[in-house]
Amino acid sequence: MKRAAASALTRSRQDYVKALFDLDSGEPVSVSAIARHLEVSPPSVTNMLARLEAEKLVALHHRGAARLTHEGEREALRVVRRHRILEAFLVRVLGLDSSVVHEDAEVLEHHVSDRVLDAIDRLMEHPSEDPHGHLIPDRFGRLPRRVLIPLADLPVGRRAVVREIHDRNARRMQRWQRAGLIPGAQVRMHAVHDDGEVLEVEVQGQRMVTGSGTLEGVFIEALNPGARK
Amino acid sequence: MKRAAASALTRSRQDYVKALFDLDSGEPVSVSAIARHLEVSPPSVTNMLARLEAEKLVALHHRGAARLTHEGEREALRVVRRHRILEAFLVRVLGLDSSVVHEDAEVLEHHVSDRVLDAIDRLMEHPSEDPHGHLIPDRFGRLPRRVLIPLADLPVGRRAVVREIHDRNARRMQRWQRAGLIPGAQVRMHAVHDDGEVLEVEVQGQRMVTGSGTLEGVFIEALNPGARK
DNA sequence: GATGAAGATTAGTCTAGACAAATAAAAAAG
DNA sequence: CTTTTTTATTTGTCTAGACTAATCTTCATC
Repeated sequence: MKRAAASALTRSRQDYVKALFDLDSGEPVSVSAIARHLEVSPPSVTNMLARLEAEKLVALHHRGAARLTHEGEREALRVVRRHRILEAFLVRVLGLDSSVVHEDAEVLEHHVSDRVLDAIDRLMEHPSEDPHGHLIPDRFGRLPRRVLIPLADLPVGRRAVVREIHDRNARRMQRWQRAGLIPGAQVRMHAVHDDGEVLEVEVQGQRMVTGSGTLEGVFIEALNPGARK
Repeated sequence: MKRAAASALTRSRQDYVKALFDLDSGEPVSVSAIARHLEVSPPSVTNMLARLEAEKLVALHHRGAARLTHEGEREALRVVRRHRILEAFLVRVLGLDSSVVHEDAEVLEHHVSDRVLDAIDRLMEHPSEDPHGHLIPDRFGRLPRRVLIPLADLPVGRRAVVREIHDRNARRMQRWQRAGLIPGAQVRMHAVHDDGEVLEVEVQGQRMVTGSGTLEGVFIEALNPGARK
C-alpha cells in the first residue's frame, strides 16, 4: 500500500534481483547460491525470496530456487544499467582505476537519482560498454545478447578478441591491465600445459603465462575460423 | 564496540550533526527546531540526541537543547564539505540547475566514498564555493568565517555584493537566477515601501521589486562605505 | 528402503530509527 | 499564585532486514 507509485525497490531488494540476474544461467538459482553471492545467511534469503515472490518479482521453484519474473528482470536491468554507467563514469570521467571502482558503483547504484544518472550518461555520450566490457542496457532495459567463451577454452593456435573482464581481485586485474589484457585486446592461445592447468597466451604480441583457474573472469569472442566449442 | 575504527556515522547521525551545524547561531538548538528542520517528530529527536550525547558528538543543555562538541562539529564539517562539493559537481560538471541539486546532494553526501569525493574535488580543481556561494570547508574541516547580512537589511542607497543564496523553493531561485541575482552580483537598495514589506532592489542595473519575506535566503556583503548594521 | 549429509525453513532475536499517545515540566498569562 | 500553553520526555509500537539455533526435507548412497 506504499510502493506502487514510485516503484522504487529498497536497496536490499535491488541487491537480490541483481544477484538473481547475475547468477542466472537458464536454471533457477538456489537459496545457497544467492546467500553466498550476497554474503548473507540462507534463512535471510528464504525470507526475502518469499517477499519478492509476493511482490511478483521472482518465481519460486523446487527447493526454494528462484528465477526472476519479467517484472523482476526489468528491475534488475535498471540496476545493472545504473551500475555499469556509474563504473564507466568513475573510470572515464573521474579517472579512477577500473580495478577498484566496482564497490563504489555498488553503493552508488542505489542512491543516484534518475536525473543525475541521465546527466552522467549524457556527459559520456551514452556509452555502450562499461570499463570491463559489459554491455550497458539501454533505458528501456534492452540488452543485446552476445555469446562469449572463457579465454581458457580457446583452442591452441586460435585468435580471439577479449570482450569482458571481471574479477573481484583488484591486484590481479591490475596485472592483466598492465599486460594489455583489456576489453578489445587481441589474444592468441599459444600453448596449454599440465592438462589445461597452465596456459600460455599471447596478448598483443607479448607472451603471458598463467594458471587457467585465475583466468575465470576473462571472456572472449573467437575470431572467424569458427571453432564450434 | 563496532564503530571506533571506521568512524563512519550512520546516515541519520550525519543528518543530525549537520542540522545542528546549520541551525547553530551561538545558542544551543531546541529539540523542536531540530525536529522541524529534519521533518521528524520531537520524541525521535530527544531520543537521538541522547545517543549522540553518549557518543560525545553533542552536549545537552537546558530543556534538551543541544550544541555540537568539537568532535561533533568536525563530523558536521565533513558532511557539509561533501554536500557542497557535490552540489558544485552537479552544477559545474553535470550541468544540472543549481536550484534543484540540493536534494541530490543531500542523498549522495552520505554515500560517496572518500575516494570518489576526492576525485570529484580534483576534477573541479578544488573549488572554494558551492553554486549558492557557500564556502567549502577544506579537507581538515577549516572553514573561513565571513560575516554576511540579509539583503533585506541593506540600507536604501547602499551597494553590496551578493554572497550566498539558498532557498528551498526552486521556482523562486530560478526567478532570481534569471534576474541575475546570483552569488557575485552587484546590488543596490533602491527603495523600501510599506514599512520594509516591499523592497525595490537594483540587480546588475535592472530594477526588481519583491516582498522582503521572500528574500530571506539572500545574503550580502556591504561595500566599502561601511554602514555598521 | 534406511540413513547420513546437504540444503532449506521455521521460530525467535536483534538493530537502527522512526512514530503516536500519554505524561511531565517550564514558561507565559491571567 | 494559579492556570494555560508550549515543549520535552516516557512508553510502547512498528518496519526492514539481518542473525542463530533448531528443525524439517530431499538427495545420494549403501
